[in-house]
Amino acid sequence: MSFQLYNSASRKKEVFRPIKNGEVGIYVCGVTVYDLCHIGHARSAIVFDVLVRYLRARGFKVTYVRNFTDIDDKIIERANKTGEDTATLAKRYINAFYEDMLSLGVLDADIEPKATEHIDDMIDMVRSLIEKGFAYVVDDTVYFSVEKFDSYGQLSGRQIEDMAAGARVAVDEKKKYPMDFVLWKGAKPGEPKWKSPWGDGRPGWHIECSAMSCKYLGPNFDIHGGGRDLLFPHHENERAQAMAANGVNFANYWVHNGFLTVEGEKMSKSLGNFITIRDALTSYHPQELRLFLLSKHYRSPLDFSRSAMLETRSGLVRIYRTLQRVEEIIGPYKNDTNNTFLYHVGDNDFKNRFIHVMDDDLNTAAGLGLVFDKVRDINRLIDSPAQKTDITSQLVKERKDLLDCSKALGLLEGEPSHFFKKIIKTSPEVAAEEIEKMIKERQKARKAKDWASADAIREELSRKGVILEDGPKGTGWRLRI
RNA sequence: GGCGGCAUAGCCAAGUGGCUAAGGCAGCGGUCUGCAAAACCGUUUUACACCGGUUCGAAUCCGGUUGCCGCCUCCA
Repeated sequence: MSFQLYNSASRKKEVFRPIKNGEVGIYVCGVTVYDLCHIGHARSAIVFDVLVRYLRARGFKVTYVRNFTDIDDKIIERANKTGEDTATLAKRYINAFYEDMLSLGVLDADIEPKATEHIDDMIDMVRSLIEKGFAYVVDDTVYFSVEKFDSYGQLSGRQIEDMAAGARVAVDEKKKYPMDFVLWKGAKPGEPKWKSPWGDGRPGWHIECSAMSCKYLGPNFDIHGGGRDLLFPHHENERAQAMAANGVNFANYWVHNGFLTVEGEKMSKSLGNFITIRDALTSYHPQELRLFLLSKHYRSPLDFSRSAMLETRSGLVRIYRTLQRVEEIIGPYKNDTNNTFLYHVGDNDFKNRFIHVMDDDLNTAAGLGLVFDKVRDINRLIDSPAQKTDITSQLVKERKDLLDCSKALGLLEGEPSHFFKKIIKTSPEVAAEEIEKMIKERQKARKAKDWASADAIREELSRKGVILEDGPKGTGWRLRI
């Protein structure tokens, strides 16, 4: 099977055919940098991170562009509150964004353009739209005329008449038609501004993505992504502008991720359930967050909750325990995988099954099902009565299969010991030497079959968060999770 | 009002016409263990919202009903 993607434009799954064979250009709407990113941003970032990782692993040469909106009304508003200028505020939150993405293991995009660095490109596009009759100037503001663009509404599947009828917002009286939107906005006194043929001002929100995507990927490119909410009006408007200006189709595939709710409710500041990425990471490991966010199909709504995160933790702990068992037998994993590890997989049954589900519109939930299957297989193998020497080479292969596929999901890249170290909340109240001493004492008692004393020692350690595990090679210990 | 989505076991979640409907979590029973832990095996009364239709055959397609949600305004 070849790679299939759900295209919001056609409302169907389609076989993915890139414009240039083997190459993919993808543009994803990034964040408006006026505040810290929340876990909804994390979902979007991780979904497209996995899309890019997967396409690369499948052998595509991917050019990934993700922008920063570093000038808009919200930024101006916030800067007025904090007393900073907009550029300083934006810079601060761009840095915070990078920190968050780094901790989540989200790879940088190849090109990360900022709106304020592409004002000239936007002005060019607006000028061209005016020349072609798709836009009109009223005072110092430029509007896009949706009635002039025939296929307006096609992307989001709406009729302009329906929308106009149901409009809930007071219409700007300068507009010729209620659905028209701003391409260039005149600056009020004290607002940040750039020079333009229509007076000092700033670009409208939608024009930046049209201008920057076309600049870096060409007027017609492969994939355009973003959150479900951006479909209308943002993407509809982006498409209209770009196609009107360039006269060719814009993005061929539109990919939108579903929304994240928190304990069943939409995240909003008024409800007070707005969870930033850094909030979440104080309670959960980044890998837990990633596993959770990938456990449901990317287009479906997903509910973030304490109980769901704890379930995720249990599953992830099992996976890492298994990796730790493997490591004890065959040593640490050395990643020597090439970049296109899901391209030529031959008769590797596991990878083929993984590709089969992931090729179907990036079915990460099904992919994770396979990961858990593999974990069970590996545990079975270790528990099997076969000699250790017999299973070594098999374990090497099984672990590589597991970690290769996980790599496409951005999971399990760290060492198990690091994971456990980070996830353990209950710090031991006793020093490691003390624990070792008590284990030796308990061993003596066990030899003498003094079970009462042995159990008492185990109980005492358990109260301090130390779990003992008796095995054939002696007694090991770990902290309770 | 307009447009769209979703409904699968105790919970989470794949599956879109046909073998025993993935996987995870939780519970229970068992193997192992002195007892545990971990792991493995088994199991959790009729799990596909309801009604009707198409079909030899539907969780899957079509129509309707109910419920939940999103977008239509800044929003990942």
